[in-house]
Amino acid sequence: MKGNTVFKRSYNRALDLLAGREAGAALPSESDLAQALDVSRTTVRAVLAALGEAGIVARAEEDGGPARRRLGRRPGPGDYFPDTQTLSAGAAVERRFMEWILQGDFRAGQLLNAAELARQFGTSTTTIREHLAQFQHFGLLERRPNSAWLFKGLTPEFANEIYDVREMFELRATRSFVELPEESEPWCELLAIEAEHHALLANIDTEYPSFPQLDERLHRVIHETTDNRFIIDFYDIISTIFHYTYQWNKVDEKQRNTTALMEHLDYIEALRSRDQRAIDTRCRKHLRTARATLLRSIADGPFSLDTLPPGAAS
Amino acid sequence: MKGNTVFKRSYNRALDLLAGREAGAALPSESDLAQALDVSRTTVRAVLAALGEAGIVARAEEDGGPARRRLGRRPGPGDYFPDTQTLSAGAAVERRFMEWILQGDFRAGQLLNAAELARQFGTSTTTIREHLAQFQHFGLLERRPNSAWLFKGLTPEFANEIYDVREMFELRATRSFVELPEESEPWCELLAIEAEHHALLANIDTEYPSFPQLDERLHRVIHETTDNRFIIDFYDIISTIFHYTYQWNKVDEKQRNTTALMEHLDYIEALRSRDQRAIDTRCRKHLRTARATLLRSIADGPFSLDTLPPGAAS
DNA sequence: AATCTGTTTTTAATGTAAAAAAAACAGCGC
DNA sequence: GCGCTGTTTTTTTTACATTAAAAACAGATT
Repeated sequence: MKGNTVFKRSYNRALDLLAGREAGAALPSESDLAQALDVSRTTVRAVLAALGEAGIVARAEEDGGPARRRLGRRPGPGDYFPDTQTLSAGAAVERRFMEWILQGDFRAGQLLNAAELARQFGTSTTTIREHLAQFQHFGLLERRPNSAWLFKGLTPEFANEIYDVREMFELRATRSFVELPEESEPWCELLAIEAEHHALLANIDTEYPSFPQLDERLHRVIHETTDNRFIIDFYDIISTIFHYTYQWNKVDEKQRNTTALMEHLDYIEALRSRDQRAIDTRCRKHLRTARATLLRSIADGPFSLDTLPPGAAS
Repeated sequence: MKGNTVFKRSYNRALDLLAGREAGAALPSESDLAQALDVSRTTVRAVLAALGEAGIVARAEEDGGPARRRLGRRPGPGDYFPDTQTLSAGAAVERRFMEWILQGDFRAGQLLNAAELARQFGTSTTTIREHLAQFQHFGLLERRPNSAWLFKGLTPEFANEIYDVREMFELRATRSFVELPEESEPWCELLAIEAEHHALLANIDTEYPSFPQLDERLHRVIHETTDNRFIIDFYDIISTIFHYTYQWNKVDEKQRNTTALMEHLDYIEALRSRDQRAIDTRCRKHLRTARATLLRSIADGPFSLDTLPPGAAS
């Protein structure tokens, strides 16, 4: 009735924590583990019990005192739960739904029904309903009361609408960003991000796949200085959309990432100059490129799981 | 297991439709009624059956032919279901939740739990969960996974954040609005709205309570010209927030509405001049007033259901 | 007193079931 | 063939049940 994904995820993370220790070493207290794994002590106890079953932790029965736990054997790769089982039912629905969209399994204007999706995704209608509501927020679905859901499509209109708002919000965010003092936390983060840009460019041939994570950090640190929940929420939407499109659209990836890195450096330079005019120019230029990339992805879609050979783009 | 609010609402609306007819008149076909009431024929049939029970429609048993329905007696006020029963469980939760917020039953930072709310609101946790998610979208709630909901409060910060975004969006919307030709649908609507402003001002002493509906029409027609789902969605949030605050904050209502009407007329004049500079000035001025009104309401809160006597404001 | 573990109580996540509403199907009269 | 009503099938809405996880409680040891 309720999945135990929290348990499985915690179990795997506990194995990671224990991997570095010698056999026979005493374990941290339940409370400390709970804090380290970011779950309740109840879950920690379930994990420890399972680790006991697996022979990974043993209990030293000291007379009188509380039974301290010790590491029985080093955990191996076979001890882990498969990753597929560590996603909550809800998160799994989100992921699979996004995959279906990107692979073109739904057409724009198509009506989706919850019962059918529940069957296809192997969950209950309750879970489906709860999480389809999220995509309504994304502007990808529209709910028809007492009827089906309308898939509005990952269309060029969608890309343009999301980018029109993004541009307004990001330009506004630069205003609050440049007002912060040099020593403030976001500025330190900006400098760190800039350094990582140089490091990534130096090894672009092998490291280019780590660009998205850097992109996320840069734009997020800027957006978060607004302290405006609506702007930050909206960036969460953008972030999710990108997370998935980045994963599916592999065409020209290295070239695209290199261009974006250079534009980022120009943008960062403008921010450091605190010259509003320059900031607007560089920000707009970068967002224009990013918008074109998304539009291109959509036009080329449906996306493919296979990485196409270089030069295969239309 | 499922409320029959659609049935009750349709029943009441059917009574309205029938009220104007003579006893003995033939009824429209089931399909026509379904279309008129905007529900399925299944519901229409249930309504007709209930109307039959109540003696409001009678079936003329014509030999051979299909049994035509006729109006048995004119419906009276006692035939209606009470309005409280015509809201879907979900809509009822939204309404009650908003009432609780406005009356100060929740404090900012308070943790809410679904089970408790379900008990208080008299519904199931399923319904509560589904609809609390909406308020997350509003920025009023934050969901803690595997834990409670955090009420973030109808605070001055909330008002300022929502108005900062509103200002960006509405100014942007005026850009698309002024690009439309004079004969376009939104412009016709604008002229109609302007005329209604004058009409309302002429009878302000008695008509001022109908201002909110006019306010909604004006701002919505402007926002909708953007054709941007994110901007329009955001206006839906604003609209809901206002719908409830208008209902609860009755202090100085006539004066506030009069001021807003005058500002609207200035704003409309600027739009008609299509002078972007003037539009920005008037729009900003009006939104500044509206923001101050909301801030004042929040500062004075919790709101009261009683209309305070004139001059009782702090 | 603080910290640890064992136990009990609550609450959230999620599947299941039942009723209401929608949609599809079928026959009839014109 | 078209529109109408009667019937059957699907699907949505909503309550409820069950399990995982969190939180509160309680002794025991240092």
